[in-house]
Order: sequence, then structure tokens, then C-alpha cells
Amino acid sequence: MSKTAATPVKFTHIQCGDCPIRHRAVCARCDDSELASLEETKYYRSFEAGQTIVWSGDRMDFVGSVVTGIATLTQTMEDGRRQMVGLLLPSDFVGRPGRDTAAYDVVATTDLVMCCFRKKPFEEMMLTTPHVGQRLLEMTLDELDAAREWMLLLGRKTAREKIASLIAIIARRDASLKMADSGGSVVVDLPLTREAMSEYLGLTLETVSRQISALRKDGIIVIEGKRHITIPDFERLLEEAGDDSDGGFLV
Amino acid sequence: MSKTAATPVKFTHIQCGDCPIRHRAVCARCDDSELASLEETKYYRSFEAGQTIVWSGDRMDFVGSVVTGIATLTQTMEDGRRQMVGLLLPSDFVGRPGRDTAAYDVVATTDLVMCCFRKKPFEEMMLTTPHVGQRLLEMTLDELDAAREWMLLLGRKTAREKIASLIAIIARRDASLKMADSGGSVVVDLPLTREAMSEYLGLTLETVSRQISALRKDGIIVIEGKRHITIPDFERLLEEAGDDSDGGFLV
DNA sequence: TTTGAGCCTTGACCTAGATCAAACAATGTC
DNA sequence: GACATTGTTTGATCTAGGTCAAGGCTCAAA
Repeated sequence: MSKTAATPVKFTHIQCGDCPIRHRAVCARCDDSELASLEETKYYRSFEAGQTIVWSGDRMDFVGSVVTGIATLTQTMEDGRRQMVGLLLPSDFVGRPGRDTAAYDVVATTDLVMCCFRKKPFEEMMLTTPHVGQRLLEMTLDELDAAREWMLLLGRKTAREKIASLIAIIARRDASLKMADSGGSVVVDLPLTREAMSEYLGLTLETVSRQISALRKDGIIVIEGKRHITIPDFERLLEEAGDDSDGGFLV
Repeated sequence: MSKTAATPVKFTHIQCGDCPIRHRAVCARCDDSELASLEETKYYRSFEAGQTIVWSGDRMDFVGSVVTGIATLTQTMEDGRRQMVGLLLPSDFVGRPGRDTAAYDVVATTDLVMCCFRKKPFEEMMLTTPHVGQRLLEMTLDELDAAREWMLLLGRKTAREKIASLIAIIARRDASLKMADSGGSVVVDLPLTREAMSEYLGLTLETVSRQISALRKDGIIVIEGKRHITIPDFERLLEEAGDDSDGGFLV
């Protein structure tokens, strides 16, 4: 997810019209006639925190993007081991054109609003409106980069580095929305439970808890409550994360 | 990489003309005039086993696809820890349109021939020839699926399951090319050193070696030399890999 | 004001895989 | 034929993170 923030966000949704966020700025290249067919099939869906949106293997006849809230993509093995493979924040795209079955569980981690399109008309529109496909390619390439950074994290980082990385990733994505650094220190509210973090990081929730405590004891982060985190020195956090330099954020 | 083989291969390269493999079947939808501009900038490059094609961070002014041989994408941390994030077999695409710097080390694992295009003209052609972009989107979505399966492997599988998975993945990709199963048993030549396997799997090379020995002792695989593997019962291997059922291969 | 359900923390212990070390096999070079 | 070199195997030991278990905190329902 980390490099996504590095690319300038011009128009983030593949959607249009009256969406609550990024209203009207959605697609600079669309004229109204091109958008008409999309408008017709667009609809919103709301989900409560914890609700499963689709189960892996289920038929999925829509695509869409997150408007508000957070969703996750998760894979499960027969014996119950779970690995998160996607973390969807506002503006992220869900679903795969050209496939009618969900490959992963999609779960709303917080209360969630999605902007959806029926898949069939969306696919047709992709054929007639090339730049939507181009935009989707761009977004997919970003996701692939994020997945590859994630693979480095899963395969080679220590538990401590994993936690530091996750906090940095969330802080970075957050900051790109609300730019809330008051004098060098960055503030984040973790939108995930310890368990969800463990599924993201390929750890147990106990290890997540212990490493968060360790980072707190070492002054890398300051915690109020369970989820509200202040990062006094972001550079220091990035060092703990084992990322080379800034990961494309500062600078 | 695994699900890639599941989607029917219609025309695999984004390339055309006189490529050694899949010659002429490359792009059913292209007419000659559309391909002309690509032909102009197309060229082949050969690399020896072990040679680094591009270093992460280097300028990369071409895109291309593997014609013969195998290449890897690898990320490296400052202290030298390495994680493979891409395994490129013949027909796989290399490079990212819209970015001029390599994000990963690209290394030829075997002797390698690539079919390359200068990036600038390729990008221009993507704008004028939409279905090339569409094909690229399809390939990128496949890669993203593969990356996500890989994440499950890295985050949740045991060393034994990782090895079994890797052998299955390679066998599957191999089989889709040469369909070499003689009476239920499948034969593979591992195109990777133990070290490369360890970089793929997020393990040490010693653990890779030990687990291969263990699978051999248990009769899951039969080895001649170091690299030549016979799989007497592919289903059994898949069970060891912890994949749900067949992973989209048999059936 | 209890009770209970989620979510989180911490401790004690254990094990899968890492690390360190030695040696072997195949290949090429002088 | 001696000898590096590269890839691999195997053994002995160590440790990061998993597992099992007990509580603690918070909020909401009864």
C-alpha cells in the first residue's frame, strides 16, 4: 500500500457524479455523455463494521470503490489460517472486471460505504471508454507494487519491523488525506483490531500486542487508549520499519 | 503465479511479428498497420545466467517480455536481506509503463532472451491502440492475483508447505507449456538454485534443502541430480502444499 | 451494579526455522 | 592431477515468535 501515496492523486475514483468525496473532480477527462451510462447503474451500499461483503467463491456481479470506511481482502486456508491480502481505504477499487467470482473474502472492518456498478455495464463501458481502463491499469499497477512491498514485509521483516511498517503505512495513507502533522509529530488512529493487524502482518495477535508495547516502551510511539497513536519522530519509525530511507514519502 | 495458468492463454505476448515463440498467434486483434509502430521499436536482448538486467533505482527506458529463460524481480533491504517478488517465465511482461525507474532488481536466473520495446513509443501506442492496454490490464490483474497467493504462502505456510507449493507452481506453469504428464506423474526441472528458492519463499537456503530432503524421504517427490524432480502423485503434493483442493489446475 | 462480550495485555513455555559450521559433489582452471 | 569455485547437504545449537493460559479494561445490556 505504501507506494500508492507517492503517485499524485489526480482523480481517484472510477465513478462520477454525486459521490460524497472527491465530488466532480472524479474524472477530468470524462464528458457528461460518456458518464451517462455509468450513472445509470451506479448505486451505493452501506455495511456495518464486521460485516462480510462477499465470501470467497461467491458470485460477485458488481465492481466498485470504497467511499468511506475500510475493508479488507482475506484468504483463508481449510484449517482456518488467515492472511490479509488487501487493505482497502477510501478511493480503492474492489472487484475484478472479467471475473464473476470473488477470489477473497471482502470484509468491512469499520462502517463502510461503497459506490458500486453492476459488472456487465461497467465492462461494456470499459470497452467504449478507453481511459477508464487506462486508469484502472494505473491503479492495478499501484496495487501490484504495494503487494510486492507487502511480500518483502511478510517474507523478511522481523515482528518489530512489521509493526513499525504497518503503522508507517497507515500514517502515510492517512496523511495523504488529512495532512495532520503538527510540528514533526504524526498522529494516527489505527483502523484495525490487533487481530486484523496480525492477519495483515502474518503474526499472531499476541506478538502484535507485545511489539506494540515494545515500541511504546522505546518511545517510538505514544499510545492513548488502544488505537490512538502519536509518532513523535516519523524518521525514527521508518528506521524501525527497516525501509530504505523514506519509502517515497518525505522528500 | 499459480492462477495465471488457469486463465486460458490466447495470445500471451504483447509483441508481434517474428518472435521465436507463439509466433503469429501473438495478437489476434491486431492488424498489420497497428503493429507497424511497435515493429519499428522492437528489439531483442540476450542475457547470461546470473546477469543483472537492471538494478533497482536505475533508469529503465524499455518494457518487454520474456521470450526464453527465466528472470526474477527481487527487493533488497540495506542489510542484505532479499525477497523475490516476481518470477518471470516466458511470455511474462517486464517493466511498468508510466514509470522510468526500476523498482526492483531484475536478474536473469537462466540464460535469457527478452523482446523489448522502447518505453516512449510503447506508451504512445497504448494510447492509440486500446486493446493493448486492455491486455496489459488483464495480465496485471493476473499478476496481482498471483502476488496475493504468494502473500498467503509467505505469511502463513510452513516451510514444508512452502516448498511443496513452489514445486506445484513451477510444475503447473511448466505443464501449461509442455503438458508432460505421463500417466499421472509429473516431471519438472527446477529452474532455480536452492538460494533463489529461499528468496522466493522467505526461508534460508538450508531450510529449503532440508525440506526438499524431507519431501523426498516421504516419497512426495523423487529427485535425480539436484534439480530434476518427478512427482508421482500431484494431488498428494497439493495436499502437502496446503492449497484448497486443486488450485484451479486439475478439474 | 452486575454480567457479559470484545478486545487487549502479559507471563511461561515450546518449537519451527535460523544460524553457525563442516563437508561433499560437480565443474572448471591452471 | 591439484585446486578453487559454486551449489548443495547435513549436523548441532540457538532464538524469535508461536502457543497456552490468565487477567484487565470498556462499554452495553439486563
